[in-house]
Amino acid sequence: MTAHRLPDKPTLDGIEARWAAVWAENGTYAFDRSKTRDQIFSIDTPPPTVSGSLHVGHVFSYTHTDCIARYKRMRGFEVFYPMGWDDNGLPTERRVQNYFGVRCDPSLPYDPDFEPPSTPDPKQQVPVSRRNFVELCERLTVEDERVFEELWRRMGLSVDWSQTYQTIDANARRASQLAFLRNLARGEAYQSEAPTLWDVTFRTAVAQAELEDRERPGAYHRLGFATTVDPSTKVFIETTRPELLAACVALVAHPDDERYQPLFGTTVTTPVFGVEVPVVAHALADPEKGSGIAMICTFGDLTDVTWWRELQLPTRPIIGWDGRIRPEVPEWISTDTGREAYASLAGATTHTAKERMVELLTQSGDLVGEPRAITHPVKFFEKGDKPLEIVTTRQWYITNGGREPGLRAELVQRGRQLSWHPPHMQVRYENWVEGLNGDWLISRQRFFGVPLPLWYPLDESGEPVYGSPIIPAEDTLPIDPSSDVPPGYDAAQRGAAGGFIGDPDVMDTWATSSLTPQIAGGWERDPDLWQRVFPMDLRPQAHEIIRTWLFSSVVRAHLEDDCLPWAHAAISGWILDPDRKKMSKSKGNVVTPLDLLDEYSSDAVRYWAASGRPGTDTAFDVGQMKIGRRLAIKLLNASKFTLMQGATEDPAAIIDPLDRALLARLARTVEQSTAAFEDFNYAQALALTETFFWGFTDDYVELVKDRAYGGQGEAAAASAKATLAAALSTLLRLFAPFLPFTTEDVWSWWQEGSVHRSSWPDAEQLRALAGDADDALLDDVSAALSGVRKAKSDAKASMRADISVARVSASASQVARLSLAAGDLAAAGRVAELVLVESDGPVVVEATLADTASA
RNA sequence: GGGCCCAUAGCUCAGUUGGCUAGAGCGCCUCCCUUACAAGGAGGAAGUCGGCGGUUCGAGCCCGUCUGGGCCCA
Repeated sequence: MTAHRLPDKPTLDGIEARWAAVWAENGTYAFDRSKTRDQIFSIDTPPPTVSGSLHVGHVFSYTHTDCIARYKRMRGFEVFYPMGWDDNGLPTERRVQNYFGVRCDPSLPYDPDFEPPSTPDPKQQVPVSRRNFVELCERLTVEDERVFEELWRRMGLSVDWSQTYQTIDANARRASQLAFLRNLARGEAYQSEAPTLWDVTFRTAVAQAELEDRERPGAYHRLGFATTVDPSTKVFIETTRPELLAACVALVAHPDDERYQPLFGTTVTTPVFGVEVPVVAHALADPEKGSGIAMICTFGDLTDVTWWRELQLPTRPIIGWDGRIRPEVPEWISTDTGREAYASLAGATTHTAKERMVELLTQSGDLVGEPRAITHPVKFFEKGDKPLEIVTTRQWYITNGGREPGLRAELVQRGRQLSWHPPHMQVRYENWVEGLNGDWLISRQRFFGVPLPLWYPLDESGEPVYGSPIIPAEDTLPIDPSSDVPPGYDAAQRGAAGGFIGDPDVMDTWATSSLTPQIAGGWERDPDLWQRVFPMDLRPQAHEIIRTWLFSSVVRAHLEDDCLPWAHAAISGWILDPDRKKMSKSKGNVVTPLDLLDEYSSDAVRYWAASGRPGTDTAFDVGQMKIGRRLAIKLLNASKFTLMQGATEDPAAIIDPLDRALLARLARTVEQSTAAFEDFNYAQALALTETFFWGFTDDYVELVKDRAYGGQGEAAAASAKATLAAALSTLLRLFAPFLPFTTEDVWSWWQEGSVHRSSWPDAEQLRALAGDADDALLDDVSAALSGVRKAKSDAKASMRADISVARVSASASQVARLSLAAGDLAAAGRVAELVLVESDGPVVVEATLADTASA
């Protein structure tokens, strides 16, 4: 009966290291690729940024995914659960630069023997080729990945660690380039010379998804434009950007605005520069804003771009890629004073140019009154700290529905086909897709990243022929056009007239991240794996990147495979600090997870994480971790006690009504917990199991203690022992997704194999054991036992104190049920004489304590 | 300005398709050193369910509106 391997003193200490090692050795979470698509549950894991540091937010959301992975595994699915490392992009680029004291210069050739300086000087960065830079990146991220992996293992993520990938490695570069070439071949990727949002600090184009508005102070400047018909009559506009006056191509007012209708079709002259521009009408001009008439410049903001495009206005750019006023005086300014004025602005930053322009306008008398200070939203690159400019450049785009209603409708439809958890997150997707106002700009003027896999022929004068890019063969990918030579050319022709030149740009990091299902799933690399895991089942991620990661992934799968990349999207919330602010490094309120794991144990921290409902922001709360720790310790002790009582699996022995009532209740718990998990609501599944568990230890185990020891005969004891075994086995499996270490530890005391490869509890089986038992009996007995305890507590007596007589009054049906468990109740309460009386009310207990003389 | 989410005990949160007296844990108070567990156990106090109005036999839940937070997008 005690064949169990029970520890003397169960403990959580060292439990993580012990089981992490066993799982690794036994390949407990290894993916068995012999399974077919319908037997597999595949997860598109969010790759964490390796150069970033880990915080509890990671622990939080990755735990959610792991709980689901573990549940699905126990449901018999083979879980494909790879882990990626995001080492592509600006954070890694900066880290590599600072760490090694180098910078990427794609024009340099690869140096196979390169070694970074032994004492890096951030001010004297050594230029290296892109390939060398990527190698250094890989060298550095190996260390980051090791730290991450260690933490994930420690936390018990049931990831198959042989299935890892990076977003800058050769496989990811190849997939990104291949997908791009496929887009290109189908006409979904195209290049365009167009006004582009431009960050002057990073000197790169920025996509719509990377924008953010920030409130900035500004000022309306009221300027007078002389009408051509009558130069003594002036039209007054109000602008926040007087420095762009030289780039003015028209004035615009609303077509219905009676104040300006007479001017439509006429021209006016710009102050200071004396350039003649037309007055035009467009519905986007807001009669309420400023004076109701505005100047259109190329380009001050996105509305200027719309006007310029729809009204077919000329392009008169004056801002260069460095964010400064272009040095050469433009040809459209013909007056001497105008040219002189421009020359005084040339080379100035927009800030300085604005000051000088105001002086010029003041001198000429065209500035009316004092500038009127306002606060208005200004567009920024989310990682930048200077306002974006709009410059005209040649860029690559991928269609995403932003310019094509048909495709947009299809993508909205994809969003509706996706199963969202929680459902309201779908709205965010739909709002984003419907608000797109352009295609996806994927080229970036950075050095580190996945290069666009293209070269351009150079004509006889050495100018690139962008219209006929040279495309590499698919089997040569990945390539770096800055060092690889296109087919039919030799290296000496690089940059020479009649030769070729590589596209200098890299792709947006989302152009790679949008392909994580493809990268991890073996798209065009391992067709056998691919057909077993794609489309994937689950994409877990946070809500703020629905517009980026989720949307761009949907775009790629839709264009490439005409399907959704996954069936379900589980959106996790954020971690808030106790003041309900989002945790972030800049706020200095970040908590390091390792200390928490040390202090409370992994299962305890997982418990806290799993208590946060899907999609709900959750306060960081060590209190919840303490509860988790208490739960885990309780599970160890209760399990030990249960097994000490001789828990034995013997379904046929279960005959006692209380035992059957317990199993009936447990069957219901299993049913509800399963339903919750099927709805990705791990938090509810945990709460249900936890509630059952506390009732089990506090009441049921106490009630059957005497019976299990044989106080009521052999058969009654056997029934209790069999029930304890069935309940414990079920409970361990219900808890396994949340408390993988504790449950595995207990499982090993009396079962073979891993609890994590055991089957999820079956409610029907339990119900069969319960027969027709009414689980209301549990509530009645608990209420009665509570009453007995209260009597002792009120008398300030020990719970071991004897009761001479307890009179329990309850309704007829309750009395009928209570009589079925009277023996257990009397024993657990140490009641000498138990009297059941019928009444109308709820269960009421009057108990008389025995003489305490003997105590 | 548009959209979405949230507001329940001092704190953190549950609360199914509306249905008896609104729940849990923490904290608090009282008691119990009991042979699974003192990093424990038993018992107890504690809420005008943000305000107002409506639908209904009945509203924490549905509708409207207001207030206060948060997020996404213009």
